[in-house]
Amino acid sequence: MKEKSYHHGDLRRALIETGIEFIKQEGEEALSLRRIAEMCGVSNAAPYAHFKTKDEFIVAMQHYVMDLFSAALEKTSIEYKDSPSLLLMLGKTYVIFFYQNPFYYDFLFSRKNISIKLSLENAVTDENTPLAILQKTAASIFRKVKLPEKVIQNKIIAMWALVHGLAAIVTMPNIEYDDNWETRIEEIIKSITIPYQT
Amino acid sequence: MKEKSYHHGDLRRALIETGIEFIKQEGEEALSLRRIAEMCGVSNAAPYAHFKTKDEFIVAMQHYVMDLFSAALEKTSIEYKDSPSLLLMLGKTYVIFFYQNPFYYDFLFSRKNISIKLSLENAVTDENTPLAILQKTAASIFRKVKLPEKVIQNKIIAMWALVHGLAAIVTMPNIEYDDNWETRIEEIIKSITIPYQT
DNA sequence: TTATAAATCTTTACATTGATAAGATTAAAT
DNA sequence: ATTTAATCTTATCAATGTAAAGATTTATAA
Repeated sequence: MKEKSYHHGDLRRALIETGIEFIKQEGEEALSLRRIAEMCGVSNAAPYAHFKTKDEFIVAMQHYVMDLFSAALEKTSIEYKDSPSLLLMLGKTYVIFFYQNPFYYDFLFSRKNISIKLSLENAVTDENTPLAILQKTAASIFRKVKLPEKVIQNKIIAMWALVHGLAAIVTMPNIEYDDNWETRIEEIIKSITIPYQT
Repeated sequence: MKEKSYHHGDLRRALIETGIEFIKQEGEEALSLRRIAEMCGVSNAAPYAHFKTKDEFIVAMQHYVMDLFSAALEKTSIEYKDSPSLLLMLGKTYVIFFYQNPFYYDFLFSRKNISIKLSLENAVTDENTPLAILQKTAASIFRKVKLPEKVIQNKIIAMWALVHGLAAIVTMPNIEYDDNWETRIEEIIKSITIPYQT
Protein backbone atom coordinates (compact mmCIF):
# COMPACT_ATOMS: atom_id res chain seq x y z
CA MET A 1 0.00 0.00 0.00
CA LYS A 2 2.06 2.92 -1.21
CA GLU A 3 0.99 6.38 -0.23
CA LYS A 4 1.25 8.28 -3.47
CA SER A 5 3.22 6.49 -6.08
CA TYR A 6 3.25 7.27 -9.75
CA HIS A 7 1.70 3.93 -10.49
CA HIS A 8 -1.62 3.25 -8.94
CA GLY A 9 -1.11 -0.42 -8.37
CA ASP A 10 -4.55 -1.77 -9.14
CA LEU A 11 -6.18 0.87 -11.24
CA ARG A 12 -8.21 -1.40 -13.43
CA ARG A 13 -10.03 -2.94 -10.53
CA ALA A 14 -10.41 0.43 -8.81
CA LEU A 15 -11.99 1.94 -11.90
CA ILE A 16 -14.46 -0.88 -12.26
CA GLU A 17 -15.51 -0.90 -8.63
CA THR A 18 -15.74 2.87 -8.38
CA GLY A 19 -17.68 2.95 -11.62
CA ILE A 20 -20.15 0.34 -10.49
CA GLU A 21 -20.70 2.06 -7.19
CA PHE A 22 -21.37 5.24 -9.13
CA ILE A 23 -23.83 3.55 -11.45
CA LYS A 24 -25.57 1.91 -8.55
CA GLN A 25 -26.32 5.32 -7.11
CA GLU A 26 -26.65 7.64 -10.07
CA GLY A 27 -27.10 5.48 -13.12
CA GLU A 28 -25.02 5.02 -16.21
CA GLU A 29 -26.21 8.18 -17.90
CA ALA A 30 -24.44 10.27 -15.31
CA LEU A 31 -21.19 8.37 -15.51
CA SER A 32 -18.19 10.20 -16.91
CA LEU A 33 -14.91 8.43 -17.40
CA ARG A 34 -13.02 11.51 -16.32
CA ARG A 35 -14.88 11.71 -13.05
CA ILE A 36 -14.26 8.09 -12.26
CA ALA A 37 -10.58 8.61 -13.00
CA GLU A 38 -10.57 11.61 -10.71
CA MET A 39 -12.24 9.60 -7.95
CA CYS A 40 -9.48 7.06 -8.29
CA GLY A 41 -6.89 9.79 -8.01
CA VAL A 42 -5.51 9.49 -11.51
CA SER A 43 -5.51 11.73 -14.54
CA ASN A 44 -8.18 11.71 -17.19
CA ALA A 45 -6.18 9.68 -19.67
CA ALA A 46 -5.03 7.03 -17.24
CA PRO A 47 -7.98 4.69 -17.86
CA TYR A 48 -6.94 4.36 -21.47
CA ALA A 49 -4.04 2.21 -20.40
CA HIS A 50 -6.60 -0.37 -19.29
CA PHE A 51 -9.55 0.16 -21.61
CA LYS A 52 -9.34 1.09 -25.26
CA THR A 53 -12.56 3.00 -25.05
CA LYS A 54 -15.26 3.98 -22.62
CA ASP A 55 -17.52 1.30 -24.06
CA GLU A 56 -14.93 -1.31 -23.25
CA PHE A 57 -14.96 -0.04 -19.69
CA ILE A 58 -18.73 -0.30 -19.63
CA VAL A 59 -18.61 -3.85 -20.88
CA ALA A 60 -16.17 -4.81 -18.16
CA MET A 61 -18.51 -3.37 -15.54
CA GLN A 62 -21.46 -5.14 -17.08
CA HIS A 63 -19.81 -8.48 -16.74
CA TYR A 64 -19.10 -7.67 -13.15
CA VAL A 65 -22.73 -6.83 -12.43
CA MET A 66 -23.99 -9.74 -14.47
CA ASP A 67 -21.89 -11.99 -12.30
CA LEU A 68 -23.57 -10.57 -9.22
CA PHE A 69 -26.89 -11.30 -10.83
CA SER A 70 -25.95 -14.85 -11.72
CA ALA A 71 -24.63 -15.42 -8.24
CA ALA A 72 -27.93 -14.32 -6.72
CA LEU A 73 -29.82 -16.76 -8.90
CA GLU A 74 -27.44 -19.59 -8.21
CA LYS A 75 -27.71 -19.01 -4.51
CA THR A 76 -31.47 -19.34 -4.74
CA SER A 77 -31.06 -22.31 -7.01
CA ILE A 78 -29.04 -24.10 -4.38
CA GLU A 79 -31.15 -22.95 -1.46
CA TYR A 80 -34.37 -24.24 -2.97
CA LYS A 81 -32.93 -27.26 -4.68
CA ASP A 82 -35.57 -29.98 -4.86
CA SER A 83 -38.15 -27.65 -3.38
CA PRO A 84 -41.44 -27.39 -5.26
CA SER A 85 -41.20 -23.62 -5.10
CA LEU A 86 -37.80 -23.46 -6.74
CA LEU A 87 -38.98 -21.87 -9.96
CA LEU A 88 -41.13 -19.38 -8.12
CA MET A 89 -38.23 -18.39 -5.90
CA LEU A 90 -35.90 -18.07 -8.84
CA GLY A 91 -38.36 -15.71 -10.46
CA LYS A 92 -38.67 -13.73 -7.28
CA THR A 93 -34.91 -13.46 -6.96
CA TYR A 94 -34.74 -12.25 -10.54
CA VAL A 95 -37.11 -9.40 -9.83
CA ILE A 96 -35.83 -8.52 -6.38
CA PHE A 97 -32.27 -8.19 -7.63
CA PHE A 98 -33.25 -5.26 -9.79
CA TYR A 99 -35.81 -3.95 -7.35
CA GLN A 100 -33.01 -3.43 -4.87
CA ASN A 101 -30.74 -1.82 -7.46
CA PRO A 102 -32.94 -0.17 -10.03
CA PHE A 103 -30.09 1.36 -11.99
CA TYR A 104 -28.68 -2.06 -12.70
CA TYR A 105 -31.63 -2.92 -14.89
CA ASP A 106 -30.99 -0.28 -17.51
CA PHE A 107 -27.30 -0.75 -17.15
CA LEU A 108 -27.49 -4.43 -18.01
CA PHE A 109 -30.30 -4.43 -20.51
CA SER A 110 -30.45 -1.12 -22.28
CA ARG A 111 -30.12 -1.78 -25.93
CA LYS A 112 -26.64 -0.47 -26.53
CA ASN A 113 -25.31 -2.28 -23.54
CA ILE A 114 -26.19 -5.86 -24.02
CA SER A 115 -22.88 -7.57 -24.48
CA ILE A 116 -24.09 -10.85 -23.11
CA LYS A 117 -25.17 -13.42 -25.61
CA LEU A 118 -28.59 -14.82 -24.98
CA SER A 119 -30.05 -17.86 -26.58
CA LEU A 120 -33.66 -18.87 -26.55
CA GLU A 121 -33.86 -22.15 -28.37
CA ASN A 122 -31.92 -24.98 -26.82
CA ALA A 123 -30.23 -22.86 -24.26
CA VAL A 124 -26.65 -23.54 -23.52
CA THR A 125 -27.46 -24.94 -20.15
CA ASP A 126 -23.90 -25.48 -19.14
CA GLU A 127 -23.31 -21.77 -18.94
CA ASN A 128 -24.11 -19.79 -15.88
CA THR A 129 -25.91 -16.92 -17.53
CA PRO A 130 -29.06 -15.88 -15.68
CA LEU A 131 -31.15 -16.98 -18.60
CA ALA A 132 -29.51 -20.37 -18.68
CA ILE A 133 -30.16 -20.91 -14.99
CA LEU A 134 -33.78 -19.95 -15.32
CA GLN A 135 -34.16 -21.98 -18.47
CA LYS A 136 -32.63 -25.06 -17.01
CA THR A 137 -34.88 -24.97 -13.98
CA ALA A 138 -38.02 -24.16 -15.88
CA ALA A 139 -37.30 -26.83 -18.44
CA SER A 140 -36.82 -29.55 -15.89
CA ILE A 141 -40.08 -28.61 -14.21
CA PHE A 142 -42.14 -28.20 -17.33
CA ARG A 143 -40.92 -31.42 -18.77
CA LYS A 144 -42.50 -33.33 -15.94
CA VAL A 145 -45.74 -32.48 -17.64
CA LYS A 146 -45.84 -34.30 -20.93
CA LEU A 147 -46.14 -31.64 -23.56
CA PRO A 148 -44.77 -30.98 -27.03
CA GLU A 149 -41.27 -29.57 -26.93
CA LYS A 150 -42.38 -26.40 -28.62
CA VAL A 151 -44.96 -25.73 -25.94
CA ILE A 152 -42.36 -26.22 -23.29
CA GLN A 153 -40.04 -23.79 -25.03
CA ASN A 154 -42.86 -21.30 -25.16
CA LYS A 155 -43.54 -21.68 -21.48
CA ILE A 156 -39.91 -21.09 -20.69
CA ILE A 157 -39.88 -17.90 -22.66
CA ALA A 158 -43.14 -16.81 -21.07
CA MET A 159 -41.74 -17.40 -17.62
CA TRP A 160 -38.65 -15.40 -18.49
CA ALA A 161 -40.71 -12.62 -20.00
CA LEU A 162 -42.88 -12.45 -16.92
CA VAL A 163 -40.06 -11.95 -14.46
CA HIS A 164 -38.08 -9.77 -16.81
CA GLY A 165 -41.12 -7.60 -17.36
CA LEU A 166 -41.71 -7.42 -13.63
CA ALA A 167 -38.13 -6.32 -13.17
CA ALA A 168 -38.67 -3.61 -15.76
CA ILE A 169 -41.84 -2.49 -14.05
CA VAL A 170 -40.57 -2.36 -10.49
CA THR A 171 -37.58 -0.31 -11.59
CA MET A 172 -39.62 2.32 -13.37
CA PRO A 173 -39.13 5.62 -11.59
CA ASN A 174 -42.59 6.98 -12.17
CA ILE A 175 -44.57 3.96 -11.25
CA GLU A 176 -47.05 4.28 -8.45
CA TYR A 177 -47.74 1.38 -6.16
CA ASP A 178 -48.55 0.73 -2.57
CA ASP A 179 -45.74 -0.69 -0.50
CA ASN A 180 -44.29 -4.18 -0.10
CA TRP A 181 -43.42 -5.15 -3.61
CA GLU A 182 -41.26 -7.86 -2.19
CA THR A 183 -44.15 -9.92 -0.88
CA ARG A 184 -46.36 -8.88 -3.73
CA ILE A 185 -44.03 -10.13 -6.41
CA GLU A 186 -44.56 -13.67 -5.30
CA GLU A 187 -48.31 -13.32 -5.50
CA ILE A 188 -48.11 -11.80 -8.95
CA ILE A 189 -45.96 -14.57 -10.29
CA LYS A 190 -48.33 -17.12 -8.82
CA SER A 191 -51.32 -15.44 -10.39
CA ILE A 192 -49.89 -16.22 -13.78
CA THR A 193 -52.69 -18.59 -14.61
CA ILE A 194 -54.55 -15.97 -16.48
CA PRO A 195 -57.82 -16.90 -18.20
CA TYR A 196 -56.96 -15.36 -21.52
CA GLN A 197 -59.32 -16.22 -24.30
CA THR A 198 -58.98 -18.40 -27.36
CA MET B 1 -43.70 26.65 -48.51
CA LYS B 2 -41.01 29.28 -48.62
CA GLU B 3 -37.72 28.41 -50.20
CA LYS B 4 -35.21 29.79 -47.74
CA SER B 5 -36.66 32.28 -45.33
CA TYR B 6 -35.08 33.37 -42.09
CA HIS B 7 -37.87 31.80 -40.18
CA HIS B 8 -38.36 28.12 -40.68
CA GLY B 9 -42.10 28.17 -40.35
CA ASP B 10 -42.69 24.95 -38.49
CA LEU B 11 -39.42 24.18 -36.84
CA ARG B 12 -40.79 22.61 -33.69
CA ARG B 13 -42.66 19.97 -35.60
CA ALA B 14 -39.78 19.45 -37.98
CA LEU B 15 -37.37 18.88 -35.13
CA ILE B 16 -39.63 16.36 -33.48
CA GLU B 17 -40.31 14.40 -36.62
CA THR B 18 -36.71 14.44 -37.76
CA GLY B 19 -35.60 13.44 -34.31
CA ILE B 20 -38.01 10.55 -34.11
CA GLU B 21 -37.01 9.29 -37.51
CA PHE B 22 -33.42 9.44 -36.36
CA ILE B 23 -34.16 7.55 -33.18
CA LYS B 24 -36.14 4.97 -35.06
CA GLN B 25 -33.06 4.17 -37.11
CA GLU B 26 -30.12 4.84 -34.86
CA GLY B 27 -31.45 5.02 -31.34
CA GLU B 28 -31.49 7.77 -28.81
CA GLU B 29 -27.89 7.34 -27.76
CA ALA B 30 -26.73 8.55 -31.12
CA LEU B 31 -29.00 11.56 -31.22
CA SER B 32 -27.37 14.97 -31.08
CA LEU B 33 -29.47 18.08 -30.95
CA ARG B 34 -27.03 19.91 -33.20
CA ARG B 35 -27.28 17.27 -35.89
CA ILE B 36 -31.05 17.33 -35.83
CA ALA B 37 -30.92 21.10 -36.15
CA GLU B 38 -28.56 20.77 -39.07
CA MET B 39 -30.87 18.25 -40.74
CA CYS B 40 -33.68 20.77 -40.41
CA GLY B 41 -31.51 23.42 -42.01
CA VAL B 42 -31.20 25.66 -38.99
CA SER B 43 -28.34 26.65 -36.74
CA ASN B 44 -27.36 24.78 -33.62
CA ALA B 45 -29.03 27.18 -31.23
CA ALA B 46 -32.32 27.40 -33.07
CA PRO B 47 -33.97 24.52 -31.20
CA TYR B 48 -33.61 26.44 -27.97
CA ALA B 49 -36.36 28.76 -29.08
CA HIS B 50 -38.72 25.80 -28.88
CA PHE B 51 -37.23 23.64 -26.14
CA LYS B 52 -35.55 24.89 -23.01
CA THR B 53 -33.29 21.90 -22.93
CA LYS B 54 -32.49 18.74 -24.80
CA ASP B 55 -34.40 16.73 -22.23
CA GLU B 56 -37.49 18.77 -22.94
CA PHE B 57 -37.06 17.92 -26.60
CA ILE B 58 -36.75 14.26 -25.71
CA VAL B 59 -39.92 14.39 -23.64
CA ALA B 60 -41.82 15.94 -26.53
CA MET B 61 -40.68 13.14 -28.81
CA GLN B 62 -41.59 10.55 -26.21
CA HIS B 63 -45.13 11.76 -26.05
CA TYR B 64 -45.27 11.59 -29.80
CA VAL B 65 -44.09 7.99 -29.87
CA MET B 66 -46.24 7.08 -26.89
CA ASP B 67 -49.22 8.35 -28.85
CA LEU B 68 -48.29 6.06 -31.71
CA PHE B 69 -48.15 3.21 -29.25
CA SER B 70 -51.50 4.07 -27.73
CA ALA B 71 -53.04 4.40 -31.15
CA ALA B 72 -51.85 0.94 -32.10
CA LEU B 73 -53.42 -0.53 -28.99
CA GLU B 74 -56.65 1.35 -29.46
CA LYS B 75 -56.90 0.19 -33.01
CA THR B 76 -56.65 -3.40 -31.86
CA SER B 77 -59.03 -2.66 -29.06
CA ILE B 78 -61.65 -1.55 -31.55
CA GLU B 79 -60.89 -4.21 -34.11
CA TYR B 80 -61.35 -7.03 -31.62
CA LYS B 81 -64.05 -5.45 -29.58
CA ASP B 82 -66.25 -8.18 -28.10
CA SER B 83 -63.97 -10.84 -29.49
CA PRO B 84 -62.84 -13.51 -27.03
CA SER B 85 -59.27 -13.01 -28.21
CA LEU B 86 -59.23 -9.30 -27.47
CA LEU B 87 -56.80 -9.48 -24.61
CA LEU B 88 -54.52 -11.82 -26.47
CA MET B 89 -54.48 -9.52 -29.47
CA LEU B 90 -53.82 -6.50 -27.32
CA GLY B 91 -50.84 -8.25 -25.85
CA LYS B 92 -49.62 -9.21 -29.26
CA THR B 93 -49.96 -5.66 -30.49
CA TYR B 94 -48.01 -4.47 -27.47
CA VAL B 95 -45.09 -6.70 -28.34
CA ILE B 96 -45.20 -6.28 -32.10
CA PHE B 97 -45.10 -2.52 -31.81
CA PHE B 98 -41.65 -2.67 -30.32
CA TYR B 99 -40.57 -5.64 -32.36
CA GLN B 100 -41.05 -3.55 -35.46
CA ASN B 101 -39.24 -0.57 -33.97
CA PRO B 102 -36.74 -1.90 -31.47
CA PHE B 103 -35.23 1.47 -30.68
CA TYR B 104 -38.56 2.73 -29.45
CA TYR B 105 -38.47 0.40 -26.50
CA ASP B 106 -35.43 1.90 -24.87
CA PHE B 107 -36.50 5.33 -25.93
CA LEU B 108 -39.81 5.07 -24.13
CA PHE B 109 -38.84 3.01 -21.15
CA SER B 110 -35.22 3.60 -20.31
CA ARG B 111 -35.06 4.80 -16.79
CA LYS B 112 -34.16 8.41 -17.38
CA ASN B 113 -36.80 8.79 -19.99
CA ILE B 114 -40.02 7.73 -18.41
CA SER B 115 -42.04 10.89 -18.31
CA ILE B 116 -45.33 9.09 -18.46
CA LYS B 117 -47.08 8.51 -15.20
CA LEU B 118 -48.05 4.92 -14.64
CA SER B 119 -50.39 3.68 -12.03
CA LEU B 120 -50.87 0.12 -10.96
CA GLU B 121 -53.58 0.13 -8.37
CA ASN B 122 -56.93 1.37 -9.52
CA ALA B 123 -55.74 2.52 -12.87
CA VAL B 124 -57.10 5.71 -14.23
CA THR B 125 -59.06 3.94 -16.84
CA ASP B 126 -60.35 7.06 -18.48
CA GLU B 127 -56.91 7.89 -19.77
CA ASN B 128 -55.58 6.52 -22.98
CA THR B 129 -52.20 5.44 -21.77
CA PRO B 130 -51.15 2.04 -23.04
CA LEU B 131 -51.23 0.68 -19.54
CA ALA B 132 -54.72 2.00 -18.97
CA ILE B 133 -55.99 0.39 -22.15
CA LEU B 134 -54.47 -2.94 -21.26
CA GLN B 135 -55.65 -2.65 -17.69
CA LYS B 136 -59.18 -1.80 -18.63
CA THR B 137 -59.46 -4.73 -20.98
CA ALA B 138 -57.79 -7.19 -18.68
CA ALA B 139 -59.89 -6.06 -15.74
CA SER B 140 -63.16 -6.48 -17.56
CA ILE B 141 -62.18 -9.96 -18.64
CA PHE B 142 -60.78 -11.12 -15.35
CA ARG B 143 -63.74 -9.82 -13.44
CA LYS B 144 -66.02 -12.23 -15.25
CA VAL B 145 -64.33 -14.86 -13.15
CA LYS B 146 -65.31 -14.27 -9.58
CA LEU B 147 -62.10 -13.67 -7.73
CA PRO B 148 -60.85 -11.43 -4.96
CA GLU B 149 -60.03 -7.95 -6.20
CA LYS B 150 -56.42 -8.33 -5.16
CA VAL B 151 -56.02 -11.44 -7.25
CA ILE B 152 -57.48 -9.65 -10.22
CA GLN B 153 -55.05 -6.78 -9.74
CA ASN B 154 -52.22 -9.27 -9.59
CA LYS B 155 -53.33 -10.91 -12.80
CA ILE B 156 -53.45 -7.56 -14.52
CA ILE B 157 -49.93 -6.77 -13.49
CA ALA B 158 -48.80 -10.25 -14.51
CA MET B 159 -50.34 -9.80 -17.93
CA TRP B 160 -48.67 -6.45 -18.33
CA ALA B 161 -45.33 -7.82 -17.14
CA LEU B 162 -45.57 -10.70 -19.57
CA VAL B 163 -46.05 -8.56 -22.67
CA HIS B 164 -43.69 -5.88 -21.47
CA GLY B 165 -41.05 -8.47 -20.82
CA LEU B 166 -41.64 -10.00 -24.22
CA ALA B 167 -41.20 -6.58 -25.76
CA ALA B 168 -37.92 -6.21 -23.91
CA ILE B 169 -36.79 -9.60 -25.06
CA VAL B 170 -37.64 -9.29 -28.73
CA THR B 171 -35.84 -5.94 -28.91
CA MET B 172 -32.62 -7.24 -27.46
CA PRO B 173 -29.91 -6.94 -30.08
CA ASN B 174 -27.96 -10.03 -29.10
CA ILE B 175 -30.80 -12.44 -28.74
CA GLU B 176 -30.78 -15.50 -30.88
CA TYR B 177 -33.99 -16.98 -32.14
CA ASP B 178 -35.32 -18.74 -35.14
CA ASP B 179 -37.55 -16.68 -37.38
CA ASN B 180 -41.22 -15.65 -37.18
CA TRP B 181 -41.48 -14.02 -33.83
CA GLU B 182 -44.72 -12.51 -34.96
CA THR B 183 -46.61 -15.79 -35.02
CA ARG B 184 -44.64 -17.12 -32.11
CA ILE B 185 -45.58 -14.29 -29.79
CA GLU B 186 -49.16 -15.37 -29.81
CA GLU B 187 -48.26 -18.90 -28.84
CA ILE B 188 -46.04 -17.71 -26.06
CA ILE B 189 -48.71 -15.53 -24.56
CA LYS B 190 -51.15 -18.38 -24.77
CA SER B 191 -48.76 -20.72 -23.04
CA ILE B 192 -48.95 -18.54 -19.99
CA THR B 193 -50.67 -21.20 -17.95
CA ILE B 194 -47.49 -22.29 -16.40
CA PRO B 195 -47.50 -25.07 -13.82
CA TYR B 196 -45.39 -23.27 -11.27
CA GLN B 197 -45.26 -24.89 -7.91
CA THR B 198 -46.66 -24.10 -4.46
C1' DT C 1 23.88 -5.68 -12.64
C1' DT C 2 22.64 -3.02 -16.31
C1' DA C 3 20.57 -1.82 -20.59
C1' DT C 4 16.44 -2.24 -23.07
C1' DA C 5 11.64 -2.93 -23.54
C1' DA C 6 6.98 -2.68 -21.91
C1' DA C 7 3.46 -0.98 -18.99
C1' DT C 8 1.45 2.71 -16.67
C1' DC C 9 0.58 7.38 -15.89
C1' DT C 10 0.59 12.80 -16.93
C1' DT C 11 0.14 16.72 -19.66
C1' DT C 12 -1.48 18.81 -23.63
C1' DA C 13 -4.54 19.18 -27.23
C1' DC C 14 -8.67 18.48 -30.21
C1' DA C 15 -13.50 17.59 -31.81
C1' DT C 16 -18.21 17.08 -30.41
C1' DT C 17 -21.78 18.28 -27.63
C1' DG C 18 -25.30 20.89 -24.65
C1' DA C 19 -26.05 25.36 -23.38
C1' DT C 20 -25.91 30.64 -22.85
C1' DA C 21 -25.59 35.47 -24.40
C1' DA C 22 -25.94 39.16 -27.66
C1' DG C 23 -27.65 40.60 -31.63
C1' DA C 24 -30.24 40.14 -36.36
C1' DT C 25 -34.57 39.29 -38.76
C1' DT C 26 -39.26 38.51 -39.14
C1' DA C 27 -44.07 38.18 -37.47
C1' DA C 28 -47.67 39.91 -34.30
C1' DA C 29 -49.94 43.30 -31.78
C1' DT C 30 -51.29 47.80 -30.53
C1' DA D 1 -46.47 52.60 -38.19
C1' DT D 2 -44.29 51.71 -34.16
C1' DT D 3 -43.49 48.65 -30.73
C1' DT D 4 -43.22 44.11 -28.93
C1' DA D 5 -42.44 39.34 -29.06
C1' DA D 6 -40.93 35.26 -31.46
C1' DT D 7 -37.55 33.14 -34.03
C1' DC D 8 -33.07 32.48 -35.77
C1' DT D 9 -27.67 33.24 -36.18
C1' DT D 10 -23.22 33.83 -34.61
C1' DA D 11 -19.98 33.62 -31.17
C1' DT D 12 -18.53 31.53 -26.93
C1' DC D 13 -18.03 28.31 -22.85
C1' DA D 14 -17.52 24.09 -20.12
C1' DA D 15 -17.65 19.09 -20.08
C1' DT D 16 -16.63 15.03 -22.28
C1' DG D 17 -14.25 11.12 -24.99
C1' DT D 18 -10.06 10.41 -26.96
C1' DA D 19 -5.46 10.74 -29.22
C1' DA D 20 -0.43 12.04 -29.08
C1' DA D 21 3.87 12.73 -26.87
C1' DG D 22 6.50 12.27 -23.19
C1' DA D 23 7.59 10.97 -18.04
C1' DT D 24 8.08 7.32 -14.62
C1' DT D 25 8.08 2.92 -13.02
C1' DT D 26 8.29 -2.15 -13.62
C1' DA D 27 9.71 -6.19 -16.24
C1' DT D 28 12.84 -8.51 -19.14
C1' DA D 29 17.14 -9.84 -21.05
C1' DA D 30 22.05 -9.17 -21.86
